[in-house]
Order: sequence, then C-alpha cells, then structure tokens
Amino acid sequence: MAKSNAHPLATGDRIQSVSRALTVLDMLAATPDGQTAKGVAAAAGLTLATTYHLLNTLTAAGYASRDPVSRLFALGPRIPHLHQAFLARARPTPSTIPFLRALHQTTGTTVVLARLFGDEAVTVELIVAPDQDAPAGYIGYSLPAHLIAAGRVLLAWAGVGRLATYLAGRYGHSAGPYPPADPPRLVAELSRIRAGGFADDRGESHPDIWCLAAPIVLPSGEAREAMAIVTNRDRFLRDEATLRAALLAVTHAASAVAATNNGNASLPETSRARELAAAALRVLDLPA
Amino acid sequence: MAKSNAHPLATGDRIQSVSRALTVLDMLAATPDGQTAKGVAAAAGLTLATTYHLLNTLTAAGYASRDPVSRLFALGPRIPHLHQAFLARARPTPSTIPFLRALHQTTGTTVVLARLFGDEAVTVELIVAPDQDAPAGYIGYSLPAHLIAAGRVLLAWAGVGRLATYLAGRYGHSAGPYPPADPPRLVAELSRIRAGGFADDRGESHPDIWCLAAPIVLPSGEAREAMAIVTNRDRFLRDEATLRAALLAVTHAASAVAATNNGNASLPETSRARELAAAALRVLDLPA
DNA sequence: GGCGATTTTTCACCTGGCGAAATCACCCAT
DNA sequence: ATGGGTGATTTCGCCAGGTGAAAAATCGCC
Repeated sequence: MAKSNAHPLATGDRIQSVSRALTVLDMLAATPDGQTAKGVAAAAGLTLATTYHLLNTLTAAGYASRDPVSRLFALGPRIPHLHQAFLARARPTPSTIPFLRALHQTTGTTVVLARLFGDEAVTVELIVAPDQDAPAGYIGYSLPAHLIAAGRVLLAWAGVGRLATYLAGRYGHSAGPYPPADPPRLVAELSRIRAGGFADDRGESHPDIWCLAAPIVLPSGEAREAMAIVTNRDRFLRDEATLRAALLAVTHAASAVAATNNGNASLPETSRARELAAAALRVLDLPA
Repeated sequence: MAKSNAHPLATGDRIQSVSRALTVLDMLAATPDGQTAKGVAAAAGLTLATTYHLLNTLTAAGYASRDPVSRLFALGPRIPHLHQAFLARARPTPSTIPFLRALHQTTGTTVVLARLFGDEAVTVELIVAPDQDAPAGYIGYSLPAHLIAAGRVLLAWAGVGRLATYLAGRYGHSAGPYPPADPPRLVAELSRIRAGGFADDRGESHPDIWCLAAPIVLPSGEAREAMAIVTNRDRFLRDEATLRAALLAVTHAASAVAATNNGNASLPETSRARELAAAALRVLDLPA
C-alpha cells in the first residue's frame, strides 16, 4: 500500500479505514442539516456498504448521530465534548486576561483574544460589548488565519516555517468554504503588518465588523496570542487613532509581562498584571 | 469477528481500526495538556506501534496535532471546525431568541437556551449579564443532562424512551468525569419537575451558580428547548418568586408561538414573537 | 397490493492493519 | 570521545479484519 506493490504499512502511510472515517466526519460537518447514507457515500467517494460500516461505527461512539425520524446522519454529541477538551488546551495565558479586560473597559468595545492552532485562528477569550450587534463570534470560534485581523497578526509574528506551511496548506488545496489565500499578496500584507505593529480589518469579512489587532510578543520575537478590538464601521472611523493607541498600549504592556513570567503567571503576578494594564492605559490619558 | 469464528463484518459490528482511532481521540480529549504516544497507548490499551499508526493518521487529517518541541500529541485544529458544524445544527429556533432577550432584559440575569443532543445538554444561546462573575459556560458548552437544571427539564419533557436510553447510558458505564445518575432518584426528581413546570439548581454544581429552568413545550407535549436563568445565590434567594414568574411567563409565551409556527419562523413571525414576549412580561407588571 | 426504487445486510475474497521485533535517537557515565 | 543503556520510532510477515458486489429487506407510489 505504500507505493506500488509493497504490502506493509510503512511510516507516513495512513490507516485507510480511519482516513475514510475522518473523511465521512468531514462530509457530515459540511452538511449540518444531515445527510443520507447515500449522500455521504457519494460525497466521500465510497461504496454505500463501506459508508454504512463507517457510519455505524461513528454513531456507536457518539461521533455521529442519526435522527430517529428522518434517518439522516449528522455529527453526534461527542463533538462538543471534544471541543471542550480542545478549549481547555487553548485557554489564554492567565496574565493576559487583565489586559484584555482593561482594554474592554477603556474602549467599551468588544475585545477578543486569539491563538493559532495549525492553520486556524481560534477565539480563546471574548468580552462582548453590550451594544455589539453584528455577531462577533464566540469562544472556540475558529477560521483560517488569514481571514481575520488577529489571525494575520499571528501569522505575521509566527516563525517563517509556520507561514510556509500555511501557504502550502492553503494554496491549491482550497479545502473548506473559504477562498484560498493569494500567497504573494498575503506575504506582502503580512510584512506590512509586521512593520506597522498591527493589523486591521475594514469590513472585509462582514460589512459592519471592523477590527484592529496586535500581537503579544514573546522575548523570542514570536507571538502566541493576539488581541483584537471588534467594533462597527462608525466607531472605527471616528476613533481609529484612539482605539489603536489603546490596543498597542495594552498589548505592549502584556508583552512585557509575558517576557518576565514566560506565560506561567502565579496569582500575585496576575494582580501585578492588572496594575501594569492600568498604568499603560493611564499614559494615554484615557479613563481606566 | 461478529461472534466466535464468523469472519464477515455483520450489521452491528464496528470497524476495529476506526473504533480504536476514536478511543485514541477520547484519550487525547481526556488529557488536554498533551500525551506521549506511550501514554496514549497505555490509556487506550493498544500496542505502541498501533497507536503510532492511528496517531499519524489522525494528525495527518488535523484531528490530532503534535507539538513540535514537546513531541506531545493533543487534539488538532480540525476539532473547532467540527464543533462549528455541530453548532450550526444546534442553532436555536429563531422565534425563541426574542423571548430569551426579553427574559434577559427583564430580569437582568444571565440567561441560556439549551437543547438535548444524545445524553448531552448543550448551551445553544447565551446572554451574559454584565455583573455575572461565576463562569456561566459558553455557546457550545455541553455536559450530561441530569447535571444542570435546563438538562433536567429537557429530560423531563423528552419522550419516555429518551429517558430510558439516558439511564441505560449513565448507569454503570459512568464514562467521563461525572458521577453516574442514581436512576430512581433521578426519575422521582424528573416527575417532580414535570409536575411543577420548572427545575432549579441551588448551587449544586457550583456554589455561586443558582438556576431556574423551564421548557418550551411543543404541541406534542415534548420539549426540544429549555430556557434557564443563571444567577448567584443572593439574587436567587431574594427574588426567587419574581424570577420564576418571569421565566414561566416567557417560556409559556414561547411555547404558544412554537405551537403556531412549528419552529420554522419567518421574519414577520419573529417580530410577532417579540410582541408576544413583551406582552407576556407586561402581565407581570415588570419593566420590559 | 404489486412493482420499482431505495435502504440495509450479508459474506467470500484478499487487501490492508497488527504488533513483535529491529532500528534509530538521545543521554549520560566513564 | 565512546560505549552502553533507555526510550522513541519504524519495519514487515502473517493472517485478522475491511471491502464492496450482490442479495435481502423495506419503503413509496400508483
């Protein structure tokens, strides 16, 4: 199976039935309203019988489920469980939270904290402004990094290897409902972002969601987390300079703290972080 | 493989390698901080070599990932994607949202909307009160139904078959970090809830999270969604009667609307729902 | 209530997965 | 430096187990 007629399962080879099962899961994920076994088989390019075996196995384990009346297959109750476990790993650095809160209180906007996992930018913390009307995502929301400001920031401050992998994964394959990135354009955009110290999103993904994002930079020069301000067109255009100043003050302060405690904050360090966040914002003559 | 020496893969049999792969995923989910291949093998009861094959396959598909420095395996970036697809199916009935909002505005508390998926109660909508300090979950949060008030409501208004399945699944097996339900106790509790029309949680899961939950009942007498008020001990004890009245007014009104449009609200029906929600609350002489 | 379409199950063949054993990578003591 | 030990990773022969064509059951429609 490795090459032409070599039988054994060599390194780099994947287990056929498992790969197929995962493809089936992807097919189910692509059609939230449920699929017939036949539809799944067609979408996954498998025999009906094989599809049944896979679907039965997935269903027995709770990864798929079947509506008793419509007989349609869909993703099962195990998925939120997996997600919770994933999120537990994706928790933000504790010392960062006070900074995020400070940013929210100062600007009154929705603020998010995002991290990169593989090619995905994941929202790991979110404080929604009371007047937020456009959907600003939720904790655990994830999408290809280059599509949001915070994701572009994370890409810009990730290692070069990371970016290469990203482009390799996106370009051509174009799996998923999103357009593949245009590599040269993206690379140019990212170096501009790196030079400027922040990224913006002027309603590109949603007409009334405008964002500013900046990284929390580690001593190594890389960034694991990015903070973003999410607001609407009017507020963005009115207050852009102020919002940017607040964002950068907070992320710089957070970067400084990240440098000292290396992300493993103890409780006293966290309260110190609160002070620093407040101090950083006082410099701006903004209400803290 | 079906019984003793019958070779073929019969109905009801599961594909071994796929089952094993899913077990491995569960193992990864159980240890968010990552696992060595060896640890996964031990936890899943598999050979190291087999575990490598499975892990490689999962990683190639993005369901698992491997930290380049620590070499530890963990859940991969595909998980949030799956979850998003799951949530798309779990969206609340559109006509219910205005009722939820009305409840939030009237009481000023955190409110949630939950649905049952398999044995899991999933938070499908959430409006957090500004003064909420204890963690009230997030959209997509899920746990065994009997552990939260909204889940008990859903169980109480689900078909009897559903409850039987639930108990069968929980009793004995006790998979997961939660204690298995005590069936007789739970059945008694559920019939009490059904008789009373609502369920409560007086700090059972978290000392300062107190809840009231009530179902949105369909004409068939079953409930697909439940609404809950989440607040703290003080507020709960001070305003219990008022909060309960508001909750029941809103859920009854929502049930009436659900009866007419069968859950598929068009936009005009949604605005009508808003009116009804307001009307229901006016009856209580509460500020809407 | 019979006929075609669709869903579900069966089972023989032989591919593809399993896992014991070999190999490789790394670390520390000499 | 160098060997020996410990742990991580890969190989490959055997045959368990997965695949899918075809049979059986079930459903929907006139």
